[in-house]
This record gives sequence, structure tokens and C-alpha cells, in this order.
Amino acid sequence: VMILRSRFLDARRKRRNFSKQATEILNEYFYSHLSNPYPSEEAKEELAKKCSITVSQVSNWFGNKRIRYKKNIGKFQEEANLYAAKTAVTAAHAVAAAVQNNQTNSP
Amino acid sequence: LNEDQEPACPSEPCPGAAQTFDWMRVKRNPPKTAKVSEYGLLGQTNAIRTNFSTKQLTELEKEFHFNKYLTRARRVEIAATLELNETQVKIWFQNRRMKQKKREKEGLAPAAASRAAK
DNA sequence: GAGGCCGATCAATCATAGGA
DNA sequence: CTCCTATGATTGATCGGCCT
Repeated sequence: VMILRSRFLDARRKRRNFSKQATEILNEYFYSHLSNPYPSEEAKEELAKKCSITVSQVSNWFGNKRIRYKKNIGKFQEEANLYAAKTAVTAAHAVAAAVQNNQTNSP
Repeated sequence: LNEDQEPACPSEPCPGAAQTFDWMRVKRNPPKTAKVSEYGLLGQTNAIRTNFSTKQLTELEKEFHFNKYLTRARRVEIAATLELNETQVKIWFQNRRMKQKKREKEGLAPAAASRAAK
């Protein structure tokens, strides 16, 4: 099938990898929220700013990351441990805050 | 904090013990949008993404330029003409609108960004 | 109560970037 | 330069929520 794969030279798809630093930031967020790696719109905007990329690109990144991560968790184990250690403190704070908030609200 | 996980980590902090959270188990139902009534190939439930031909896309794009939203009648007409189900046409327009919206947004952000950067 | 739209996401795929 | 894997983007289609 010579099939109409003719996406005739999508000039748009002139991809360029993100900076090492941007990827670092995105990964830190991803692994520090591994239980629910779905940044809110606000969080995406913040990440976009820090990474100097668009919000759409942040969405694309998370979309690809989630799919590819769950497709082969083992392949990302090493990376996961690397970032997990790096963000352990942040995660602990989040949990602590959640627990405290949970205790405060108990009608 | 204590979390019951299985990993046998003898004596190591082992912070990010891989665990399977719900989002990792999410599985989408296969596409139902399919034309099963063709030959005798039933059972071959199309569980694949339809590839729209260039002609179909051109027509859809042309129609979109005319109307961002479809009426029932127009949808039926287009679906018949392009040999697609109404659902596919409907979804295509929905996605197309979102795409347009996204483009407009991206087309304005840079302007605001440049001003802010200045 | 079915049907359409929106916003977010999924999942498969495309095409290129980058490393061995 | 070739081959292969990593990765950003695209897109038909799904999911949940809201509205008419």
C-alpha cells in the first residue's frame, strides 16, 4: 500500500528536543507525582514557564510520558529511582500537608 | 510514613518504590466506530483507528470552513458522501474545533509573551 | 433520557533527533 | 554513513461532565 501516507512533508513536524534542563524539570514533577501525574492547567502553565515551552508542549510531554511509562514500567525504573530520591522531601511535605489537612477536617 | 509495598528492600531508603497506581491500569475501550456490515468479515471488530483519506479530509476541511458546527441534515449528507458514519463526522468536527481553539490560543500567547518579556 | 459539545486524555503512528 | 532507539507532535476516538 503506497497508501496515502502522504502527510506531505508536514513542515510543522520539525521537532526539536527540549533542553536537558526542561526535561529535568518535567521529570521531577512527573516522578514526584507518580501517583497522579496529571498537572492542573495552572501547574502546566507554571511548568511551561519554567521550561520555556508552551502549555501544549507540556501536555504533550505528560501525555507521552504517562503512556510510555505504563507501557514499560521496568524501563523507567532507574529513572524513577533517580528522581524519586531527588524529590523525596517535596513528596513528604505534600503528604504531611495532606495528612494535616485531613485531620483538621473531620466533622 | 509507612506504606505496605512488596519490594524487598533490605536496608535502603528506596524512596521511589515503583508501584502500580490506578492511572497506569487505565485501558480505553477499543473504538466502536466501525463499519462491520461490509463483507462477511464480522468478528473482525475494528479495533483500530480509521485512516481518513486525503479526499475525505479535504472535504471535511472545506465544510468546516463553511460551518464550524454541523446540523443533523448536513452531517448525514457528508457522512454519506465521504463514506463515513455520522459519528466519525461528528467527532471530526469536534476535534477540529478543539484544534482551531488551540491554534488561536497558541497564536496569541506569543504576542503576550513578547510584551511581557520586553 | 438520548444526544451534542467541551476539555482532557488515550493510544497508535509519524518523522525526526541523537547515540552506538 | 547506517541502524536503532528516544522523543515531540498529530489525530481518530474514548471518558466524564454539563447542558439542552
